[in-house]
Amino acid sequence: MLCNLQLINFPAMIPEEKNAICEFILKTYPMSQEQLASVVQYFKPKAFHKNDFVVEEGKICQFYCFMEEGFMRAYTYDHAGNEVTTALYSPNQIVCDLSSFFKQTPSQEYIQSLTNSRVWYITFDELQHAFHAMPYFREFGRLILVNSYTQLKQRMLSMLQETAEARYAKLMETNPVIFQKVPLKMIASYIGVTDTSLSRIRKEYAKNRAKA
Amino acid sequence: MLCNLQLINFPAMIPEEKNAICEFILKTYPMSQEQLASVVQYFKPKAFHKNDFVVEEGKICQFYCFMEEGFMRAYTYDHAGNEVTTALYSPNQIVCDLSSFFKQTPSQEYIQSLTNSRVWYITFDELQHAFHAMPYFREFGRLILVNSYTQLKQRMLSMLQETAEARYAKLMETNPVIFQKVPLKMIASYIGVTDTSLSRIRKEYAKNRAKA
DNA sequence: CTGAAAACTTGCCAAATGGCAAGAATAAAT
DNA sequence: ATTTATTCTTGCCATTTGGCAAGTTTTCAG
Repeated sequence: MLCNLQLINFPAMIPEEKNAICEFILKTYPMSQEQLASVVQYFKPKAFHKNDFVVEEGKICQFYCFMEEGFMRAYTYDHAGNEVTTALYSPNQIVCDLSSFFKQTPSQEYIQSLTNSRVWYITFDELQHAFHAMPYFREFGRLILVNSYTQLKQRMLSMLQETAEARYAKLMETNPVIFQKVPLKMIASYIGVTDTSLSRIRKEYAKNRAKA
Repeated sequence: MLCNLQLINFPAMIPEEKNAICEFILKTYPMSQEQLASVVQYFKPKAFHKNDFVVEEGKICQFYCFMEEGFMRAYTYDHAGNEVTTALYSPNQIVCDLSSFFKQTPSQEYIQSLTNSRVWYITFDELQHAFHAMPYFREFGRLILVNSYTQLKQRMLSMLQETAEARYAKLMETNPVIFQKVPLKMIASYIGVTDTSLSRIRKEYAKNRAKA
């Protein structure tokens, strides 16, 4: 759909395969077809295999990715050496360690692909260049940061005031696909409970749903 | 100190009273005296009285503040109508509801001054203008966002993997001044426990410190 | 200085969550 | 298809945190 007029409107020509990222950009920050084309041209395709890392602890995050297909998670280790899931990614999201990427400093965590996945990425130098040249790209970039911050704050609030079961229920209703792709253990630490507890919570939740 | 050469170096003239904000900017993103001067000129002084609001729920955050003196907190209400402290601010920090400010949308929370306080602020339109004109100001602004995000992530991690006592201890060591200015109840919800529990935790903590 | 309000502590008990270990179910590898 | 590893569930009990209410201390306005 996005590409109907491409052949007669050269400056805005966008390959069909970039439809998903285009939609995402427009949804985040509306702009003209010409602007969109100039932004989206920077993004290059890349595939990750299951278990590949987008970034590893101690290394600088090299990719600012829009994930079109696949599932990923970010994690780190606690004092006791247990993995703690810090983020879960499903399709049509930005996948990136924003701290590491924007400050070009070593990452504190791993981002790993849980399935084979396809992304569109841009490097730091390219992004800097593009931001400098295109105010609307800057605005888009800032909104991604602000939205990430807002979402994290929501999650924080959820940790502060909701019970583990409520957090589970919310994730279940918001993003049920996650549960088909991500092992319980990883979801548990993301929600902030042990896998044992989550197993019980899930049981309770199922029971309550059955009643209603 | 910063102002030694001002009289013979007009473009970089910065009033002495802006020393604190200048230091903060330079620490966040190093730049030349000329650049610093052009950035800092945008910030205007403002005072808040004890209990004044920087922003209220449902209103758009109008100020991007650097707080030079005072203490503030951000809070919202949970389902049961209890206040939940979402942030605590001490001097030499940016105080702003970043979501509301940058998206120019209604705030979800209150930011209230707990003491009389003095800030340097800039409005959204001014900030947009300044960001547009000055790449180094943009970089500074982006770093503020990234750093806020990073700090929130750290706090999130702390919620996920540390006990309430550990979170108390960390705050105690990191920012002890807070405890002289902010009632226990507010700190409790910030840490993610009830005031009753925090009272006990503090007792335990004191006992343990005494031993060591 | 005094009285009211707010903040803080503490005892008692309930609820939520964790830790460990064993067993069941599922997925992955050969 | 069989084996092996991983994931998930569950029972038992310990630990952490919460809720309520009473009592104490501190703060603050008049």
